[in-house]
This record gives sequence, C-alpha cells and structure tokens, in this order.
Amino acid sequence: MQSVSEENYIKALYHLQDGETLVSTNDIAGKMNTKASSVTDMLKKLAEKSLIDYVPYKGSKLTQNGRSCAMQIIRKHRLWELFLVEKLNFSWDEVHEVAEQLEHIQSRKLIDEIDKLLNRPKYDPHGDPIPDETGTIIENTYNTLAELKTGDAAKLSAVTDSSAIFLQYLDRNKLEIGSVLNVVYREELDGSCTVSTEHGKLYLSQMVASKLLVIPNTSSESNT
Amino acid sequence: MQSVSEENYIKALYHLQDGETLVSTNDIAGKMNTKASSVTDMLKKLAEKSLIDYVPYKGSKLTQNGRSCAMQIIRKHRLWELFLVEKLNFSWDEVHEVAEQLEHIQSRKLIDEIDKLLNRPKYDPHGDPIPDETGTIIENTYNTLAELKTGDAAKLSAVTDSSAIFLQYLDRNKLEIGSVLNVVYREELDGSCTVSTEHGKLYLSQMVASKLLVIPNTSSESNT
DNA sequence: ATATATTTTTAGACAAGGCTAAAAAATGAT
DNA sequence: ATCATTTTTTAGCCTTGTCTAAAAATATAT
Ligand SMILES: [Mn+2]
Ligand SMILES: [Mn+2]
Ligand SMILES: [Mn+2]
Ligand SMILES: [Mn+2]
Repeated sequence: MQSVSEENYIKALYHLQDGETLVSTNDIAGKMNTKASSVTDMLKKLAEKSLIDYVPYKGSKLTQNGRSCAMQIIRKHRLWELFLVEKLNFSWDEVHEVAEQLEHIQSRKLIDEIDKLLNRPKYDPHGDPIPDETGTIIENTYNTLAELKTGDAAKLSAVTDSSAIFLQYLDRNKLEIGSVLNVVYREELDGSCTVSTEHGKLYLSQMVASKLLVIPNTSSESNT
Repeated sequence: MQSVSEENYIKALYHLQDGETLVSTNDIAGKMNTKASSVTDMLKKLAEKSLIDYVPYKGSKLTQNGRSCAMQIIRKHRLWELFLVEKLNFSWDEVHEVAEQLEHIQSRKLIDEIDKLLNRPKYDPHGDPIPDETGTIIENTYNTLAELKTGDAAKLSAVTDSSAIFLQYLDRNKLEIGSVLNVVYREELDGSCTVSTEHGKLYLSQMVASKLLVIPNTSSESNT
C-alpha cells in the first residue's frame, strides 16, 4: 500500500513518461510543484519499493509494478470524474479537483461498483481512456486539430488540457467531446484555424487547436 | 480547514461527549487507539484553533465551532454510508471503513449532490440520524431492547454497534432496521430476552439486546 | 492527613514529507 | 580540453503526528 504522496509521484511519472526514456527529476518537480531535492528523496523511496527504476543523475521510469499501480490510480481518477458528471450534475470543468482526492480512496469494491454503475465506460469526460480492472488501457492515436488542413473534417474526441479555464472556454464556444469540426480555413502564418460546427463558425488559435484531439473524418479524405 | 487527523479527533470528541461534561484525555486515546501523550498534543492544537475548550488535567469539550465542524464530518460519514448501501450494493456491515475515508473529502458540492440524489435522507443504514446542511440533527430518545419487559413490542430503529461482526450476526438472525420485535419473555437473571419477529422466535443475550435501539409500540402500551 | 495509585502532561525521539543552501555531476560552449 | 552553466544530489532543518519514559497533578484508600 502506498501513501497519498507516493501515489501522486507515481501518477506524475506516468504522465511524464514517454516510451522507455527516463523522466528527469526536474520535470517531476515542475509537474508536482515541489523542489527537486524533495523529488530525489521520494525517488529513492519508490526505487526501494521497486515501483520505479531510478538511475541517479539520469532519471527514472516506472517498473512493471509501478506502471500497474499508476493504472489503478488513473482508473479511479477517471471513473470518479465520469461518475461526478453522469450522476452528480458536475460539469467537466469541476471534476478534476475532487477526483484528485477521490482517486486515493482505498476500496476495491467501491471502484468496481462505480464502474458497474456507469456500465464499464471506456472514456472519461475529457475523452481520456479509462483503464479496465486489469490495467489495460485503450491507446488511441489522435491528431490535434492544429495538424489538419483547410477542407478537413474531424470529430473532437479528447482534450489535453483539463483546466477549468480552458474547459469553460470550450463551453462558451459550444465545443464538446463529439462535436464535428470542419476546417474552413487554416492560416499557415500563425497556425490558427477557422472551423464550422453545427452552431456556426469559430476562430481558434493555434494554442487552442493544439489542445484539441480529433479523429479525422475519413469520408472527406478524398480531397487531398 | 482541518487535517484528516484533526477531523478524527473532533469526531471522537463528539462521540464521547455527553452533555456539558468534559471528556477525559484517556477516553480519547482509548477511542482513537493512540497514546494519551499524543492526545494531549492534539488537544493543545485544537484549543489553539478554538475548536475545543481544553482544561489541562481536567478534560476537554467541543466549542460551538468545533461542534459544527463535527456535524459536517458526521453528515458526510452517514450520507456516504447510505449512498454505498442504496446506490452501490454495499451491505450495512461493509460501509463504515470506506466512509471513514470518504468523510474527509473536501467538496461542498459533492456532499450536497449525494444528499440530493438520496432525497435528503434522515437516517443512515444503522439508524443514525443524518445532520442537515446547517448541522441540525434529529435527537431521538430510543429505548434499548434490554429495557423492555415481557409482553412489550417495539420497532428496531437503530444499532449502537456498527462493527461488521455484530451486523453480520443481526443479518444471520434476519434482524434489520424496521423489524418488529415482540418480547415473548424477558429473563431478569441475566437480562436476556426471547423475542418473536415475523421470521420466528429468537433468543437474544443482554449484550445484544442492549445494542438494539427500539421505539416501543404504543398500541400495546395498555398492559402496564 | 498521608501514602498509593491513576491520570495527564512534559521531554525527547522518530518517520514522513517538505524546504533551502551547498556540493557534486552532467552538459554545453568555446 | 577547459570553463561555465544547468541539473541533480546531499546535508541540514522544519512541521505534523506519533511514540516511550519520566515527571507532575489528581484521585483514592487507609
Ligand atoms: Mn482529471
Ligand atoms: Mn480527465
Ligand atoms: Mn460508520
Ligand atoms: Mn452509521
């Protein structure tokens, strides 16, 4: 059993990890709003428990064990987020903070029952995939909206920024998971794009477009 | 905002308090499975925050402030317990441990929505009253089954022992909140009693009978 | 009233998790 | 290859919450 703090480090490591490359101590400190020295201490402890492989001065990565631990925490986080939206009238910009607390509740039955209640959902309110009981997670290869060209169409499938301020911006512009986006014009100069949705035309900056993960519409793939 | 540990001390103090009398340091240590010296340290801290009145060598009691804080924690504990039973297929002997964790989650909206979902319930699965948002709690004056005499009838309304082992004993004997109990014979020697329910006759020891809170049936009050 | 027993507090220590400042290692630029 | 910069680790300190052992206060019994 891990402490709340240990769980948070494991989660951060998972989110920062990209393939087999080691995650730097500084990056972890950045993500967790702590100091590098605190991170070093914790890395030693996690290595001791064989949850991570830690190479001093080089970086660290999750072991098999650590990864499966991370998946359980992320599963809980995302199931709770969906539960809050589906059953307790939370909006998608309100759930993250509460889920940060709920993800640390220790009860196998509790999370299994939430999973059942929600009919074994595959995605959370932000489009992130929910690992199943065994820790298996769907790996989707999305495009960002910023990668599309004039004339392309796509379905908004996930967002990479779950901050309240960003999600509220999307709400104001009637963008939600599932929205169909047609790229009316893509400005190469600054990477911005004008899209049309069922609610009308929208101008989206490169900053916003790069945070929207989409599945390109194969039906309009002909116009290359 | 209080730490989880502070909240647990406040809760213990509430449960031990009886009227205006001071609660002894030793009693708190007993209830919390800690040592008296640890309790003394915490009492000083809680007094500093004016959550309790602490008189060294005499004991302590909750202030107005501390009491209202206790009510919020107990409200959360009991609402979560009922939620687990009503919505997530937990049995009444499984909920306490998980509720001990969930009661510390900080989110006003979360608990309000749970309350709404359950239709502003008045009692938890063990018959304990649930404080409302303002901290108001129903004060019932129950009798224990052990106080009744031969011929009395009563409705089981609450239990004072929520341990899994005790609740499972009640399950095995088909006793639940709401069960109607007729005292067929009360043995003065050892305080045990034989009761009949809709499922048949039962022999209950004084130890068990004293943990069952009942509302005597006024319709059979005539036989005094 | 005094001695004994019990309860409570104090003193000092420890583990977890954090911080700052200094030292050491790695990286990058000439 | 050497020097300067950045990253990481170490050393030492702090806070929270716990403990044990000793001291002080209170309660109890003669
Ligand atoms: Mn989240
Ligand atoms: Mn999410
Ligand atoms: Mn309980
Ligand atoms: Mn209860």
